[in-house]
Amino acid sequence: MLGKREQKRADLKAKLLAATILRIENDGIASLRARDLAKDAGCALGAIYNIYEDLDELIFHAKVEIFRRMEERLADTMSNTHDLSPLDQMRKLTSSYFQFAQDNTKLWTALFTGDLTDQRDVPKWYQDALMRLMGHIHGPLKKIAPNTSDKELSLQTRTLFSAIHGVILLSIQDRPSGVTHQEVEKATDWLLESISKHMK
Amino acid sequence: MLGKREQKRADLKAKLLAATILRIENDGIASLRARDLAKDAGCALGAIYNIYEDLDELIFHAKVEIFRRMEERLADTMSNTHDLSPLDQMRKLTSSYFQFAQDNTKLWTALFTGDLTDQRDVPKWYQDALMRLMGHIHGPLKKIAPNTSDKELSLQTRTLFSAIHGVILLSIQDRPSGVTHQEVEKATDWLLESISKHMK
DNA sequence: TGTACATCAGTGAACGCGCGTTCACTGATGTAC
DNA sequence: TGTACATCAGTGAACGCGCGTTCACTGATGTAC
Repeated sequence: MLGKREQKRADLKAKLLAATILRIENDGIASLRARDLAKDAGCALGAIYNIYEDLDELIFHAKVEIFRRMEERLADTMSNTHDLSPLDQMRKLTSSYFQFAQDNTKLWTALFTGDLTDQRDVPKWYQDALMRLMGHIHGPLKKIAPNTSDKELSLQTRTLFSAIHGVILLSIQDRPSGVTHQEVEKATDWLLESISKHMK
Repeated sequence: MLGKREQKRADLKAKLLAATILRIENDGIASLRARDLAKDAGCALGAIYNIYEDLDELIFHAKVEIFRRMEERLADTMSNTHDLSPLDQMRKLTSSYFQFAQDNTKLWTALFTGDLTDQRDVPKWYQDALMRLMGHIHGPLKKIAPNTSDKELSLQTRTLFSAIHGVILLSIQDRPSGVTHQEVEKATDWLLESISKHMK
């Protein structure tokens, strides 16, 4: 069992992280303020700096947690889909990705804000999580065209992800050059069908 | 002819705009500082506010100019391409779009930074420019599938733009989930071919 | 268990800096005659 | 053309605010005996 010190420290750490994510979802990552977080977490301003090196480190941990939540949701969606066609699997993944973005607009946006190079340690977990995400696309593509080389397939996987991400991004940002929220499913379906037909 | 006052005013206005664009390309739009711009343009800090309402207005005009340059380049690329196949036309547009993004990374990035709603007047020129840009895609698609309804075609145009934009965006941002600069052409070709084949 | 001391998290006022914007003043340009 | 006055752009020090971070102090928790 943890001592009271470590317990309280862990509690506050969790409270700060939760407060950060809540603030990001409500106001966007650009509006984060140390004073707000301290107030939300019920601690003094200085307490933040006992637990985290600086605000950037806290924000970094928040991004990790957001990414983890998204990945969890996608993995959940894709479990027990072995009986679906490759096309339907990709449809499901796309739909889940869009749902997450729509349900958590500002969290999702925060994931893609700022350089990756501004992060601390080019973390292993990120590479792993990304691999799992890409695997959800790679698998179905491989089933559609089993003879494609690994290199080719890797390129196609990233291309398809980028394309669908682009459709969802411009839609979420309400750009006139993008598609409306209502159109996203039709748009991504059209892309997925085109590509799967082309690969056969 | 302009009086000396108006002449100098116009000169300074142009100098400030040029300085802004130069700074954006070198340091990124987030690093713009009023003091730097005044120094670059050879005027006092306060002079900026004689000409522009505030920094946001100056930045807004810079964005307009950047968009104008991009559109000019795309229109230039697409002039005299009537003899090309629709697929080749779209290839050319994509290539030119990517080139612009690659040659002017931070200018291009600046175009997609910040809300559109933070802008002043939802400007008509923007709608017009966007229409022309979309027209470069809409035209070829219409040739490939002349019987598609306008509504459908509009959706496909925006979808295709979003997809290609996504590929280029993640590439420019060096995301591991995107494709490398070397792969962009292959990636977008693959998308364009899939889609044009699918539409026939 | 109790006591004395040590450690370390919590506190929040204060620091320091950056930066957009203002404003009283100066001097160049424009106008009237 | 020249003179007197009016106008307005140019100047840059100063203002004001926001905000991340620090630090001397307090008090709770841990440890030794």
